[in-house]
Amino acid sequence: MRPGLRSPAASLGVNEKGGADGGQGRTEARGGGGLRVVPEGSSSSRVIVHVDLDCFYAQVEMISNPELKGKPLGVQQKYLVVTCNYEARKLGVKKLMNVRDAKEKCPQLVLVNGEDLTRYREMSYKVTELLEEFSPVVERLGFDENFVDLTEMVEKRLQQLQSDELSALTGSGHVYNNQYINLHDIVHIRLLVGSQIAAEMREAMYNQLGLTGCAGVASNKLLAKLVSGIFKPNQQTVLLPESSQVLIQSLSHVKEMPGIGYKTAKRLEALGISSVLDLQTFSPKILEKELGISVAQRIQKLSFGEDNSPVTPSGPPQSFSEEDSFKKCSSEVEAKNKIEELLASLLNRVCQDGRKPHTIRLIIRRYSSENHCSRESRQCPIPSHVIQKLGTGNCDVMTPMVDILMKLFRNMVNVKMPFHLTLLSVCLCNLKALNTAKKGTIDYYLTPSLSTTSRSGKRSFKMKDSHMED
DNA sequence: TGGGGTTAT
DNA sequence: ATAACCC
Repeated sequence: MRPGLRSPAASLGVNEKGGADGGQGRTEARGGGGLRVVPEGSSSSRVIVHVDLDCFYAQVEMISNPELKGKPLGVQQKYLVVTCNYEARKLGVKKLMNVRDAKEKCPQLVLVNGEDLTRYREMSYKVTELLEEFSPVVERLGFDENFVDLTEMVEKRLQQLQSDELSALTGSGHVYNNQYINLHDIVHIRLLVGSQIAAEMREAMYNQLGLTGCAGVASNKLLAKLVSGIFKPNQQTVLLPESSQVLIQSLSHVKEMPGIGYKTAKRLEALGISSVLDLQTFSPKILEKELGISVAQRIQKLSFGEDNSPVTPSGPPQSFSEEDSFKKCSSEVEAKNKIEELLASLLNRVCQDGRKPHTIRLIIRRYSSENHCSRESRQCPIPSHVIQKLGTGNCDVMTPMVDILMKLFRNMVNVKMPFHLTLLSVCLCNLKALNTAKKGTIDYYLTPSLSTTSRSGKRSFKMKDSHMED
């Protein structure tokens, strides 16, 4: 059963060649309502979809353990319920709710620990890869959201369309603001075809991965993202341009605009700007002086629903990191143990990825009553002889890397003085495809992993543990 | 507030 | 190295 998923997309795909205009151009709306042919590429209007999985971590947990289905479920990290399924939401549990409060609100709440992100990360990339099959231009936003630029795909489908099929064209899912659809308007047509593709994407996600989610289709990322959240869960919505202003004006505060975060919202508040209309009508010059030209111009355009930022293909990750938060870490030995644990997991991940990190970073958070958000970091290059050992089996790569990390640690923390940390994080970044050693060069033949070593599958890096018996 | 990510300065 | 943004 799939509540909320709309009827399958009208079949558009496999028609004979030709299309309405013989493939030489596109039909475009004219004032009088008729269709005319315009040259390729004359329209700059894009079709973007934002795909947003429903309570992603909870869905992954319910797939792992189907007995959880139907019960109110929360995913716990430390003392927080970071997300929960809709059964739990009906009973008053909210995202990022304290475990105490959640249990009080909902005593039957089932909690699973979600501090290890491995399965979520893996499922997340399966979703992105599935979407990339539709069109390669997919941008990830967190683990549970993706943007896809459908412009080209829509164009291709329109070229396959017979002119008599145009009059019968239907979209899929909801139309925002219940707006009237004008089939003589090429922009409407393109967005409707986008909504059909969005429906196919959600269908594929469900059939192949067992995941449900929402989608929003619009002419840019901002609007696609805003409109995807209108009907939830497991539904989709298309925004036609005439309703853009209704959508953005429906936001009750500028902080709800993606791109305006906590800091900027505070600064806007200080200028007396709280509504979207306030931001639209505020003096651009003064805004530029207060926020800098870059932020000012960008967010003021956002307030009009304008967003020309491209969908940037995410590709493989730029960095791998693991972190752990805790009440208190106040000794070097304690820190070293935690750092070793973080690093061991990271080395397994980076080993499976195949690329090699050239930079390592250590991040800490110090205890403090105020400003609890701030972190400090130190980074350094990974020595080339260590890089080469990465992924090459039995060599102990832990020891040199832990040594580096502890040097970074002592650079940040004066271990001769009392300290109190609440978070440690290790990040491997500056990932490079291989060795950069080119074939035929001296380096190539001097690089053991390139010509001689056979690549075996996964190996795991064990933490050395003196208490462990063989 | 967790355990991640990204880009800009 | 930090600060801002996103989830």
